[in-house]
Amino acid sequence: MTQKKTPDFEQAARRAEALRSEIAQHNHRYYVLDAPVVSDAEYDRLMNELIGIEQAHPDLVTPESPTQRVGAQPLAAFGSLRHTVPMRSLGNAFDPEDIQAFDKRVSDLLAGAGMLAPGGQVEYVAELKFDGLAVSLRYEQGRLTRAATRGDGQTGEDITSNIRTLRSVPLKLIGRYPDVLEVRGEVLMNRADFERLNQAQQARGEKVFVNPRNAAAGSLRQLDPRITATRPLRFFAYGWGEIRLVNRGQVELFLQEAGDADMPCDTHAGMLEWFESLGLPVSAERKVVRGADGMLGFYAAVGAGRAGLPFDIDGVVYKVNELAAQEVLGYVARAPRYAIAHKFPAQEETTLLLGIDVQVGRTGAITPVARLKPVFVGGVTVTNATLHNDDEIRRKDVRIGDTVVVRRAGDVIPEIVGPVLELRPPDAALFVMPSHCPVCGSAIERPEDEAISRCTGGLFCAAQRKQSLTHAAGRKALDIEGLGEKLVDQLVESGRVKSIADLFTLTAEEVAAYDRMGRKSAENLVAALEAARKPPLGRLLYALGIRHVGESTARDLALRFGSIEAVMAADEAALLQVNDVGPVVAGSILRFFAEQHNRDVVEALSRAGVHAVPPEAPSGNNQRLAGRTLVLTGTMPNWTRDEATRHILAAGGKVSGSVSKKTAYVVAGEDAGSKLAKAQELGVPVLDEQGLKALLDMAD
DNA sequence: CGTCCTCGAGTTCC
DNA sequence: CTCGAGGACG
Repeated sequence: MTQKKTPDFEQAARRAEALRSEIAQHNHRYYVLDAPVVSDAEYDRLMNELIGIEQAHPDLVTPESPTQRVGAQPLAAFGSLRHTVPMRSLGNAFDPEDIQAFDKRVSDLLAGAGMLAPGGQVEYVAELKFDGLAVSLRYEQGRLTRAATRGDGQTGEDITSNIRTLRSVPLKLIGRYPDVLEVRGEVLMNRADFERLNQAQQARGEKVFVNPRNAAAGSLRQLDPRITATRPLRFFAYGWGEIRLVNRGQVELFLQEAGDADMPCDTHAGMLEWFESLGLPVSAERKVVRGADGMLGFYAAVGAGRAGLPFDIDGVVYKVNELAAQEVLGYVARAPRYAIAHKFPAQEETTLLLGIDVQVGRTGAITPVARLKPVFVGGVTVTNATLHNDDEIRRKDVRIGDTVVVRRAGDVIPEIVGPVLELRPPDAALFVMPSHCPVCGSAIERPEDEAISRCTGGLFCAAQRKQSLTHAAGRKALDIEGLGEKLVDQLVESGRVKSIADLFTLTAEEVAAYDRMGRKSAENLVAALEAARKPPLGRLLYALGIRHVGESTARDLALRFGSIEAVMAADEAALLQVNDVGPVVAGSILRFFAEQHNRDVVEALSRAGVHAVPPEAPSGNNQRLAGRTLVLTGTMPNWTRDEATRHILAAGGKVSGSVSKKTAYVVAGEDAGSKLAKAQELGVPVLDEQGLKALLDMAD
C-alpha cells in the first residue's frame, strides 16, 4: 500500500466532510430540535466511520470535527478570559406588584421617549430562568473559539475545552452567521440525568452532588475535559454580548447600533429565532406577551407546569421585545432597565448549621435535630430540620458549622439536602450521639442491627412520659381537645400526672391553677375528658402506646378480642391469629402487659370511669367494600379524609397509605400527589368523591 | 428464602 | 410524606 493515492485521499476527504455535516445535522436534530431521525446505533456507526477515516488520514482532522470534542489535555488550572461586553445580572422581582411597577416604569420611560402610544401596552418576551450556570460562547467566522464562565461579570474562567464536549453546542454555526458572535446562555443538567449521575458516583464511591445545579457547576469546572464529556450537560442560548456584522465585507457594526438595517432582526424574539437558524439551542418555552397581565399570565402558566419540566428553573425572565426600546431604557448600575427576573419562592436555600440537638420520642427514640440560622425557603422561615439518625448524618456528611442546603420539596417538611463542602470551616465539628439521655440521664442504647438509638429510661424518663400522654390525647387515640404541649409539660413536671389514668381525675379548679390556663379553657378540657370516657376499644388500645401497635393493628385486636381484659389475657398463639401480628408484635404486646405498672394504668383507667366500647360487628347491610383496600389522596370537596375513612370502614373496606397492585381503588381529590401517579401506573381505578359515594351507595 | 405489601413512627410550621 | 422494618405470601 503506497501513500501516493491522490484520488483515494480526495475521496476520503469528501467522505469525511459529508460525515461531519451529517453528524452535525443529527446533533442539531437531537439536541436542538429534539427530533432525532436516526437511531443511536446508526449515529455511532457514522461516528466510527469518521474516526476510521481520520485515523487513516490525520491531515483531514479539523478542529470542528465532532471527533475533536474531547481533544484537549487536562489543564493545570483555568485561565481567565475578559468579556468584551460585560455579563450583567438582572433585577429580581417576587410579587405581582413588583411586576406592575416594572411595567409602569418601562411604559412611562418609553412613552416619554415617544416610543409608546398613550395607553399602549409594551411588548415583552417572557422566558424561563434556568437554574444553571451562565456562560458566554464566542464564535468567530462561525467557529467556536472561546467559552467562559460568568465570573464577576467582567472576567470569567476559560472553559473552552469543556464547553466543546457539550454535544448540544455547535462547534460551527450554520446559515448566515456574523463575523463575531458572543452567545450568552445557561448550562444545566436534567433532573433525571442528575439522579443517574449521582447513582453512578455513589456506586464508584465518589462524591455525590447536592442538586442538578451543583452537578452542572462541578462538571464544568473539571480540569480534565474527558470527565466533562461524560456528564450529561445541556445548553440554552438566551442572549448575546458582542456582535460584529460584516456589511458587504467592510463595515463593523456593534449591537449598540441595533435597529440598523444590517441587523438581522430588530426584536429580542427575532434574535432568538435567528439563533435557532444558526443551529443554537433555544428553549421553546418562551412567549411574546403584552403588559403586566401578560407577564403574570406566563408566570402562572410556567409555575403550574414547573414540575413537568425536565430541569429546574428558579423563575421566569421578562425582556422588552423591541431592541430599539431596550437601548432607550439602558442600564441602571449593573442591571439592564429593560429586563427583570421574576423568581419563584425558592425551594432550596443555603444556611448555617448552628448545632445539632437531640429529641426524645415516645418510644425513647433519640432524634438529632439540626438548629439552623433562620432561613426563608418555600414561603416559611425554617429554623429546625430533622436529621433522623446517626447513619443519616454520616451519609449526608453534615457537620456543625457547615453551610447546608435546605429544601422544602413538594411536601411541607424541611429537609437538609447536604453540606456545601467548599464553605466548610476548618473547625466544623462532627456530631456525636450522647451516651446518656439529656432528659433523664438513663443510658442510650442502639441495638446492633437498628438505625435508631433509644433512651432506656422508659416511663421513668419525663420526655417519654410527656410524649406518651400527648400521643394518648391525639385525634386518632382518645381525642382529648385542649390538652396541649404546654399543659402536658406542666402536669408532668408538677408530678400531678404520671399516666393517662391520672388525666381523668383532673378537676377544672386544679387545671385553672396552671400557667396560661383560664377558667374557660379548664372547663373545656374537663368536658373533653368526660367525652373521652367512652372510646372505641381500638382507640383505647392505640392510646396505650404499645410498641408496634398502631392505629390499624389496635383496631384488629379490638375486633378479635372485644375487650381490653381479653387482650391482656391472650397468649402468644391467640395474638398470632390477628391480622398483621407476627412474633415481633405479639412479643411486644405480651411484654407490655407483663409490666405491672401498665396493668395498673389499665386498672386505674377503669376506676376513673373510662370504659371502652367494643367494636360493632360489621353491620350486615351495605358491606359492599368487604375485603377491599382503598387509598385516599388529595383534598376532597366535602368529606375530610377522616370522614371518608369512617364511611369506608363502615362498609367493610380498609384504608391504606400506599398504592399497590392489590389496591381496589384510589380516591383522588384536589392536589393529588404521587399516589395518583402510582395508581395510573399500576392501572388501579381512580375515583373522585362522587365516585366513592356512588360506590358506597350514598350518592346525593 | 425472597419479594412485595403494609404498618408504624417521626416530623415542621402557623 | 418517607423510611425502615414486620408480616404475608409464593
